[in-house]
Amino acid sequence: MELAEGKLKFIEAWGKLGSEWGINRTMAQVHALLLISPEALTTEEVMAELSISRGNANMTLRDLIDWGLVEKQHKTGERKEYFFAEKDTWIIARRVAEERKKRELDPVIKILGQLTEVKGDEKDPAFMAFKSSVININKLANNVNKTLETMLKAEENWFFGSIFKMFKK
Amino acid sequence: MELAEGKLKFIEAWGKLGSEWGINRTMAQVHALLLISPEALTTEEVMAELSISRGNANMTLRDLIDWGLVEKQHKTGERKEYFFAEKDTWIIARRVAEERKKRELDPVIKILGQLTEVKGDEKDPAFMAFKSSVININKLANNVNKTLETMLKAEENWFFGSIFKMFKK
DNA sequence: CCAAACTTTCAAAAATAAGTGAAAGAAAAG
DNA sequence: CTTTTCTTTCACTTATTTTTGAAAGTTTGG
Repeated sequence: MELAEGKLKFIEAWGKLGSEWGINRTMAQVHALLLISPEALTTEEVMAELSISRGNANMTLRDLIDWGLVEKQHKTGERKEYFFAEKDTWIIARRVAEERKKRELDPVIKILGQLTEVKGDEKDPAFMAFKSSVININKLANNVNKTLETMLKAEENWFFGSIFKMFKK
Repeated sequence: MELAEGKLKFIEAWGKLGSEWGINRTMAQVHALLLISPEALTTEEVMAELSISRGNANMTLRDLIDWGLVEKQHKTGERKEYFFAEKDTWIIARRVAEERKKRELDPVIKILGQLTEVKGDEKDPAFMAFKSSVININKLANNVNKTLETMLKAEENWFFGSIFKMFKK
């Protein structure tokens, strides 16, 4: 396979994966493009490579910056802004985990906490089923939460290294 | 908070979480409804509770069965089919992880493997950047894959228990 | 200031995904 | 069989998400 074909496949695969995980396809594609680019690109270049509009490129790049996956760069003597992606996959994974935890897991945990407090008739099977489901999901969510918090602090080698060691015992 | 209100909040929260993770909102809501229901429900009941059409209810229930999250039940002497959700959250988490691994991670790992083989000019920065990104993502993906495989075999207590123990050292 | 170069916004359009409901299909009862 | 009861399908509608592009906004150099 040639580089040009490989690039296209990579961008396509990353875009598809993103959309299966609730991330807009174009955003994942722009990220992929910047990931495999040795140097920072301008908005114009991103637009041209992926055939997307100026507005779309601008918004998408801004979102990637919000996620902490892309940075603006300025070249001396130039007016244009350049965009550059973080290349360390462990940092990428952490940023994504961090952002999604904040946006999605934290709110759900808050609601589950409230739902734990729902009062009702202990003789009512509907109430008991509700209560036990909520308690169990709450436990799982808190376990996931703690694991994520640990991961966010960890070094890659230490994190995966320790997990693997643990399973070899 | 009352049970009725709690139910609605739970269904709503579960639906929202689902849609943020690429799962259709109605599917997550039907799952939520069955999760907090002490007994199996009919298609009619699901339709009524969530105000959805027969077609939608039918397709959604079938999808949930495909994901291994819901089972059909037959009551003796009755024609109707009843649907019942697995209640053990650890089993739910495992089923979801298993299914998504199969549908999403495995294909991506396959493509990454192919992209590792792309040949090009070692002097070309574009080629080198591509190659190193692909290699790094490939490594991360394989780490995630191995961790998932282990998790799929594990017991909940052992899995989270071991992770926590590990981090207390 | 002003004009050129560049960036951001957002209402409208396009694309995609999800939901409906009536009709067709299946299975059990009589 | 054939009627009844229940389930599945799918062409069409509706809702949601994404993209566009032109206009407004901003920054910088002269």
